[in-house]
Amino acid sequence: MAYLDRGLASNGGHGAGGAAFSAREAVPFSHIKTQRHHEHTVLFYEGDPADRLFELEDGVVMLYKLLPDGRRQVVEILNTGAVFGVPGHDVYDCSAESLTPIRVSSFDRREIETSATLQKQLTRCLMSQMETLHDHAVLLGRKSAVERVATFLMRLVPNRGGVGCLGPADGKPQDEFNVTLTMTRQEIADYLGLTIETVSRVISDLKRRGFIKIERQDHIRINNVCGMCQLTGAH
Amino acid sequence: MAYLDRGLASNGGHGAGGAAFSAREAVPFSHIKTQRHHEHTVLFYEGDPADRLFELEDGVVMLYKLLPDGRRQVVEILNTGAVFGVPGHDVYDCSAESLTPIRVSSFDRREIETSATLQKQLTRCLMSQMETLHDHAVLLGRKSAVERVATFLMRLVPNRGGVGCLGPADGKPQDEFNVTLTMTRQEIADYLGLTIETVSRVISDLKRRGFIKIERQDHIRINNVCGMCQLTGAH
DNA sequence: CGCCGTTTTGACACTTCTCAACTTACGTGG
DNA sequence: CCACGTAAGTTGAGAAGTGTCAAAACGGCG
Repeated sequence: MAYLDRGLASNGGHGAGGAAFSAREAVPFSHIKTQRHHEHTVLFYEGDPADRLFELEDGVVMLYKLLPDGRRQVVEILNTGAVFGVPGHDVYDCSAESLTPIRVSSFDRREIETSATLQKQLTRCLMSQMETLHDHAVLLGRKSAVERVATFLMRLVPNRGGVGCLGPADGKPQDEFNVTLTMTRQEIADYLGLTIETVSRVISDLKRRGFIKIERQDHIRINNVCGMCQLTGAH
Repeated sequence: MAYLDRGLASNGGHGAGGAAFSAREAVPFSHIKTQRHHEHTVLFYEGDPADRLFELEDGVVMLYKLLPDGRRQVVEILNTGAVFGVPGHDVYDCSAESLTPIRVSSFDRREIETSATLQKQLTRCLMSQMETLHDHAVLLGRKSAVERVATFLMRLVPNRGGVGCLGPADGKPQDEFNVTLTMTRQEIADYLGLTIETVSRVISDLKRRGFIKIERQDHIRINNVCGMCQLTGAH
């Protein structure tokens, strides 16, 4: 939802079940497959031949890259509606792994050339992902550890933290919110360009200062949404 | 050239003068403008209405984002053939500024919808930019200051440092190379997520260790391309 | 209940940033 | 053509933030 819907004229949410490409014209001999996977399933590895393009119909997927010495950077977190496995050249430039149980459909990459509808949807999706990547470059290049974690948590609050964050002065519609993490501390660290210890320390610190409450490891209540927003560095 | 050509079947370089979209069908009433600008001209600011899409026909452009307190992150460096001003939603998500004298053409954003050729070219360009952004996320999130600067310099060496770097074991085709910088130290720092002082210190250090020679501020000779490649962290 | 993987905490090291001073490069005008 | 002024770049010393390594605490599951 997050990606494909952005920039679209509002069409009342996500339509029938999240498969944004499902309404396209029938393509003879198109090899469209829909698959289900458990969490922590690797869909493809960086360097694999990039013959198929994926659309995430449900669940969360992360894309990551590795340096030869083992350092990892998670480059994107994808939600329902996102397209991935996009072939910049002939091999995938990063690995894809599910963070939750997922449902994905996949196409032969050549279908991009043939289907105008597919093309159009793909373009729209890529444009949104590009913006997300720009934001993330700011996070990685210029934000402190606290700002990174606060930004990460705020992105999980609807209408806050993302591209279209409304800012602090929207009449405090809700001042607390529960977020559910689909990522481990290590995955969060690799996404935010930090170590697991730093992520843990920042979360403990936010807890100590009363901004959040850890209901469970993967279940955090934000007590002060507006206050947290101030910590992101974006306001 | 760098962006649009990647992933294309080799068609012998860049064709007629770099205008990748110039061969598209004629569009009635399309408002295509070609403009020239000096270096350090701002083409648009983050937050401006995103009504036009640009193609860089010649020169270098940087895209950057600012945080409210003035911290800047340069998110992309664009070369001939790149498309920018891509509308993820209704306003530009970053500012665009020329680093050299440039020639750009611009379109009404609605033409994306109408022209299939434009659409196709745009998709290809976005896919390449996406890969570059992924690489840059690794740089910003996981690389040391030396690795960042080495990576930056290596990207200026043809066939090295970029997505398709051949690695160190390709029979030392050239062990030295001259690169010309189009960016100031401050711009490099803001691109690499460092301070100007750190960039300066790293460059001085590389000089001291014999990897490079500073011919002029904006003209660096890499004495040991393979050695420099090792410093990037990618090998 | 006990084990194992994940997370948290602590102490310390190291890289990068900050602030300041100094040097170099470049353009203008005498 | 040289002197000067300003902007850009370099260098230094110390501070701050984050990383590293190690150990303890926690939580889920057999």
